[in-house]
Amino acid sequence: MPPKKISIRDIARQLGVSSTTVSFVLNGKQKEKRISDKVAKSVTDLARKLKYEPNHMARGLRTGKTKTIGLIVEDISNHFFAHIAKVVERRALKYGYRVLYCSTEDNAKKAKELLHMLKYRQVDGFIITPTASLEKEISLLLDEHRPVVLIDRYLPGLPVSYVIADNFTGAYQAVLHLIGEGYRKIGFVTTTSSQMQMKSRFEGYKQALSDHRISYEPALVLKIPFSGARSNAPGGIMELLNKQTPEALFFATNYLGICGIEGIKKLGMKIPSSIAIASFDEHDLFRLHDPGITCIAQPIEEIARNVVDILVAEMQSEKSPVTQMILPSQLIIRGSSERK
Amino acid sequence: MPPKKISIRDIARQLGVSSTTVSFVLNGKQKEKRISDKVAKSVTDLARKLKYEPNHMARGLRTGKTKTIGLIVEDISNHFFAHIAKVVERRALKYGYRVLYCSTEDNAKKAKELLHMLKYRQVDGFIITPTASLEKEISLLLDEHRPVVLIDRYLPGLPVSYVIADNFTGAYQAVLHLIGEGYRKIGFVTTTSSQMQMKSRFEGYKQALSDHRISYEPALVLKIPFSGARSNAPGGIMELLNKQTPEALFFATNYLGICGIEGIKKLGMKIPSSIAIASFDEHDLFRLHDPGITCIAQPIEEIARNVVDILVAEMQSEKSPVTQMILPSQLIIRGSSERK
DNA sequence: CTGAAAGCGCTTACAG
DNA sequence: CTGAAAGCGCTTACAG
Repeated sequence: MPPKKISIRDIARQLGVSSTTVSFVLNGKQKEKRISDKVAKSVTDLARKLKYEPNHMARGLRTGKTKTIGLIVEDISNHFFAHIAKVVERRALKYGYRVLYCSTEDNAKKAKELLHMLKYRQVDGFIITPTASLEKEISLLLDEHRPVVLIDRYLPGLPVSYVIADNFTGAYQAVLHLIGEGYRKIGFVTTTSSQMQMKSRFEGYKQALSDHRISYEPALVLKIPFSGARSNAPGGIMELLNKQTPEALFFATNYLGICGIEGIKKLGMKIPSSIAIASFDEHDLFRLHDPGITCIAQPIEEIARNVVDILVAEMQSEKSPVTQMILPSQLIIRGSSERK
Repeated sequence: MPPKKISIRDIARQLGVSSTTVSFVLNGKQKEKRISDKVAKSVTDLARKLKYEPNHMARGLRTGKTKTIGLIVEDISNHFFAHIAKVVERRALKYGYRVLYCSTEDNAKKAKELLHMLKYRQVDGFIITPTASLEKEISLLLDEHRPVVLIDRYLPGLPVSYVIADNFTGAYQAVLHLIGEGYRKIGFVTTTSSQMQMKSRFEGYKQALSDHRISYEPALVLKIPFSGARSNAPGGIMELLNKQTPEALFFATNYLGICGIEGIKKLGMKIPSSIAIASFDEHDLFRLHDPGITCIAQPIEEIARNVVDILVAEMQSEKSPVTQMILPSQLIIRGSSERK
């Protein structure tokens, strides 16, 4: 007995009016279509009484709209993206949109499949954390005039909206802070990916060094692939520490920072006395670790709110203006970077 | 120029056959409907060439199926639920289902709205982390023969499938371990909610005490509301520590454990020398904190895999057998509970 | 102020 | 072995 679904026709028949009229009233077009108050009231009353629910599929088929946003993140189980997702969901709901989430795991093939899936599902708009080599697919979306906003990183050269944190300045500030504490031999742990957010963080690191006449040492930079990072990174970091004996390390993402702490712990080294550290992103671990971990906190709420607002604006207007927004990150100084 | 969508009729016309035939072939019913190989091949070839994509809405309208699962968690930004979501998504995809996530924030009103929303969206099945007083709505789903599987907690008395961790035994083991280390004045920090998973953990705590002739002290139990926990819990825990001076604390969830560490830190107390602790759930912070935090790890992968398998089975069979599964948790002993 | 009718793109019982 | 036709539940241009 799957629900005795009430349709517009049921209401129309019971009231002796046409389904057109019912549809108009139920869609708030009473004024516009000049339906009499009396008829309108009888329709809304009966609809309420019968607990009428529009059929989403039928409406979608007819209008081509699904009132659904596709959100493609890198990894929903990562603190940063999980928070983004939560705020996006809440914000989208305000505009009457639902969110279909998925994770790329930083895998271009998976990203393409997800994009395809979301198109097939006919989402009205896309929020995408792009992987590498996704330019063609994104261009295609733009050609088709589908609303798209990128998040966390952008694809240089593509005329597409995005909302990101100021990765360059964030990294620059963190490294500047380490230099200010007196460290000079500063290592950088990042991913193998050449995505923009990573590039900018890398540039910020190098710029801070060069602004203080510290020569850039490629041997102090460790690049770790996303896939398998959780298991491989701690070992790689241990090796870096042993071979290069840096005084301080800056980690380009929260999970790299977490892996770094793990590696440092395994070596029995002390933070900050034997190695000072700082990381991109905020995390409970960074906040409550002893000592606290200095970090660059991204404005998660602000990013998520803006990304939804921009997307909704694009979905509502015909011509989509391109909005590119870079939000400031915040340096949070804690014990892990103190000069002892 | 939103995509020049190819429909079944386009293919049929170009080939001079009926859309019926095209539909049969594309749905793999060639044999069953005895379509000639020649026709079938021409259809599949042309469909590929034109990059035919079925219209999801039209199919859904016709069949009443959306190939979508609704997943209602408590809080997608919580480590436990974020991981569950990730595994559920991956597993569901194997069966050709997409997942629509949402968070209740442990708010019954929001949960009801979400349920309503998902029904309206016509998801084919539901995975639900129920809030309090959701019995009526869940019963209704069952009456309508909608596939439902609960997760993390169940609703006593309702004939509905669920997959949960063995909360009682998990808590029992943790407290037993604390007792084994020589602690006797053991506090318990839980939520105000009377949901089953919390009840079971509470029972496990009490049982372990009573099995060792330690009298249960209500003053050692602190109950914190979910909403605002992040800001209120640390203070409450500090008060408990100051007033009752327990030797050890057991936290009923990961976020309570995290708040506990924060409170302990603020008081300048040392773990485990001034207060020993253990917590339900695993977390990066627990793993890498110094000392490590003893915890009860739930079998997240297993829970998520089973919940999808059970739901898919229910969606595929007419009569839904009720499957209730309780999976063992694992005690991970770390420095935070050591007797010094 | 209101209605008859077409059509969105599928699936499927029925007929031959 | 294949097709004509109905219908899922809406929305909307058109007509009056």
